[in-house]
Amino acid sequence: MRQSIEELMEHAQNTLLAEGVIPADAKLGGIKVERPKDKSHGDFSINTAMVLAKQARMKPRDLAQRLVDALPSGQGVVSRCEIAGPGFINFFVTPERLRGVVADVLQRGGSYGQGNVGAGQKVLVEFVSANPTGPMHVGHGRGAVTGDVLARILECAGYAVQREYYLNDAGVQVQVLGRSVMLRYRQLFGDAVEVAEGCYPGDYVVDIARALKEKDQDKWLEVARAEPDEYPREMLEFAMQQVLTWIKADLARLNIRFDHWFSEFSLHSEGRIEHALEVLSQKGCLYEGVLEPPKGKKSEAWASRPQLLFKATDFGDEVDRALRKSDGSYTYFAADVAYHLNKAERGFERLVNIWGADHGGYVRRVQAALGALTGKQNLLDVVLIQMVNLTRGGEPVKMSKRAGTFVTLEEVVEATSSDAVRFWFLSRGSGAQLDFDLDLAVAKNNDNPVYYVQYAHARICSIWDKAQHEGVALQAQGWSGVDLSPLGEGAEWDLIRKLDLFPDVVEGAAVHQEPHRIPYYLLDLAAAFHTFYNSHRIMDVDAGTRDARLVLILAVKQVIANGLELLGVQQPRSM
RNA sequence: GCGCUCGUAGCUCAGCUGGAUAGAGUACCUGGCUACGAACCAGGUGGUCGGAGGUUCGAAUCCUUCCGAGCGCGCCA
Repeated sequence: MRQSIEELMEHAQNTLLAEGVIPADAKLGGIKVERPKDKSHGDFSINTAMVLAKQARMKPRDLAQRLVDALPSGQGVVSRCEIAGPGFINFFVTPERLRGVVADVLQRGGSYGQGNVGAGQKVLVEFVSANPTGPMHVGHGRGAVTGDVLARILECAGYAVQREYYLNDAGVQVQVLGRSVMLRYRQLFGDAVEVAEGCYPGDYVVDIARALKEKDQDKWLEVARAEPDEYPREMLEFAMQQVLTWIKADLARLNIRFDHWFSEFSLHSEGRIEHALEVLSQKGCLYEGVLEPPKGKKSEAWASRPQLLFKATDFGDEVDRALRKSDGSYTYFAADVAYHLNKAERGFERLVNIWGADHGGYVRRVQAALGALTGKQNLLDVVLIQMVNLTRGGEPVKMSKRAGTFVTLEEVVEATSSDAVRFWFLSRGSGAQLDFDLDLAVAKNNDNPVYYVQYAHARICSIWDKAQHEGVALQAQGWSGVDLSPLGEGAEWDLIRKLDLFPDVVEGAAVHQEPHRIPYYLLDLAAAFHTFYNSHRIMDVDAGTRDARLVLILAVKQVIANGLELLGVQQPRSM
């Protein structure tokens, strides 16, 4: 429908271009078809006349008139158009075409909403990437759900998506985990040792130690008592695998899957970092140098050190970035450079990372590195997820890893449901902080809007069941034989227009990487349905109207189901 | 001090990337089931879109500058 309007306008525009009314070199940027909020402004409107008025040296409304005169006939889509306000051209779509939306939906079924802006482009979505050193907490959950849904949306919009988890299985936090496990391990053998400063205190560490003892008996006791700086890889891998088992269970509980798990350690062990630095070196982006101390920050401890640096400033970053520590080992950034180079080398044409907002200062340097390595700008988009503020009964819950008082994702999901948690995490834009109240979430009440949407779905199922029960001959598969012309009241048009909106919403959510648009749309659609339901009888009317309305709500059900599927939320037949 | 994300109804937030009279939920008030599911609906109260300038046909949206919040800021990951 939208496309038809665009084609009509393009035709009119070209006519005026040919006539010289619009100068040949006119800038056409900013022209767009949109759906007016106010119904009296038609189904679509376009701002061409306002954008081009100055360039054509005409009043906007006069130019609009010329455009309207040059419009080809509506071809069954447009019934009339009018000029309004400062120079909008408003289009009114024919009732026949509007009713056709219902058939479009039912014809395409589960694929209604799928589009092709992605054009098969290969996209890698990297998300969660929580350290394998402890259980997932609520904040990780938000990133997990956002990434998963964004991946689903991108798939729906025609991208070829892969989901990847970056496993931070190298670095000091892994040694800390090892040291923590070793302490607990010694306790199991009767050594009188306390949990040391800087170690992970959680009970899960004891579980790992027990499992280790079960498997290997006292094999590691000597190492544990020696307290080395670097623990044996075999033991570390075992500990991380235990944690990963829990992480994978958490993800499974939320119905989240990954295509690929990428190991940071492999970047070190397989020489990928050297490879990346080699590439940077060839491009002349490396040098040994000394960084300036940051201004304004307390810098008494500042000591200038020569380091291996990347010329990030040549690629839009503020300062150059260190790749090696003074002891010669690589920084985390160096590994990340290698990782992202590897992503590009695997043939991904677009990269999307879901990161916590505390990594916001890190975005530019990775983008700079990718720019230097590949010569491409804007290869990487980062969606920053703001913090989750946990409350219980309105009071903030302090989370401290040190005190061991964090609330795990498992606790929250078990106490509520995957559906409730998923929908809630998407009920805000990712740039806004999110309040999550444990008492409210556990209450399973209507404070979580997911029930509002699911209720609409269940209600429609219930109406259809009742219709079948009462002997209505119409079957769901028989929708195409139903005459839809009885549809024509305000609430029915509202519903149909919202159904038509769905593919645009999906596309917008994909292009702007804003998954929260889907739940907001579904709430809107569900509201339109509830309104319709309360103001119109479906069953106790003449058979023609009844069947037409049954088909209409069947289409509504389909779109709600498609939307909920995108969110990974169930579509209950009853509640 | 610098950077990033923000500031919209009492509270929590949308606002389709510059469009027409700024919208929901919640809270408060009123009304609607002998009824296809009331987990719902209808109506009402509630706004100098943080402040001030600027850009233009037109600004919550873009620019500048203040105010305020959160996060981050050389060998942590």
